[in-house]
Amino acid sequence: MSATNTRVPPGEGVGPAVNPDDCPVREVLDRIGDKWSVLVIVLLGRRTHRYSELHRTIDGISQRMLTLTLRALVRDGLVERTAHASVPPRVEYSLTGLGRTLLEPLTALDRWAVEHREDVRAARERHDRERPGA
Amino acid sequence: MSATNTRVPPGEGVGPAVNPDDCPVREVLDRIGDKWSVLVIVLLGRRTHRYSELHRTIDGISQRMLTLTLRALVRDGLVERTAHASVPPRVEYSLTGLGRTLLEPLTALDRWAVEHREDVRAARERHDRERPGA
DNA sequence: CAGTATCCGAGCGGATACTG
DNA sequence: CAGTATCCGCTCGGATACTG
Repeated sequence: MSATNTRVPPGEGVGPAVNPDDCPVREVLDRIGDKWSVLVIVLLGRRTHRYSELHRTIDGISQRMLTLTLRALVRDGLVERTAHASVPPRVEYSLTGLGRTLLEPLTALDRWAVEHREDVRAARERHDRERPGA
Repeated sequence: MSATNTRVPPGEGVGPAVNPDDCPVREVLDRIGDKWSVLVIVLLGRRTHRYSELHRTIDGISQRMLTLTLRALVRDGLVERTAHASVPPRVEYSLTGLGRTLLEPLTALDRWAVEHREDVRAARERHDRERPGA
């Protein structure tokens, strides 16, 4: 992993300078590292959802944030919006091909999280015990 | 991928409710999804760095943010701080075993980013062309 | 060198009310 | 049903100055 400007064989090099604006990983995180995007992607990875389904299923999301999140994902080509002209309106969201490819690295991260969440919790607790003050 | 409270075989289930506070992936993102953590992890993944090295290498980071980022990573057990008592002081940061395990899923995400950044850029451009207004 | 302390502006996201 | 519009607090992070 490396910034584009300093692509180096892993483990090598002294690395000149790393820029957050030109680093692939950080670029993804800027898009899906927010509070809601991943949740939306995960749900759409299971199946197509209607707007109201997402709103009901994602606990605590506001209409505003759901709309903004979906808009950003659609804009980035990860999610597809399909409006069925009917009364009442019916709008469905699903992952695009591109969006589905993201599921794999996301799953890898999820596995890590599941496997190591307890380690992190323990490390944190130990740390806080040793440094009582804030 | 799924929220802990609704762990479901991928692609299955109607999924009751997904909570951002109880979802492994989001938990990781809450820790390393910020502006600087990944950059630090990546650099420490290459080799041990001194504080000043990180400060020089990571373009644009402030002392404040470098310190806060390192503190959080140490607290979570991903990074180890070693202070050599000498004058002038010499403090080295390196990944812990736990921190190194994170490198793998991060690399997966990096690969995705490199492989698809152009797709995203194109999708975005097309989208903006079709919807001229903000 | 390796931090800490303080101040402050920008924007992320919640709450609420309204609409095609 | 599927959104918009508006207001607003709070946190993230930058700038600057100071210290063991």
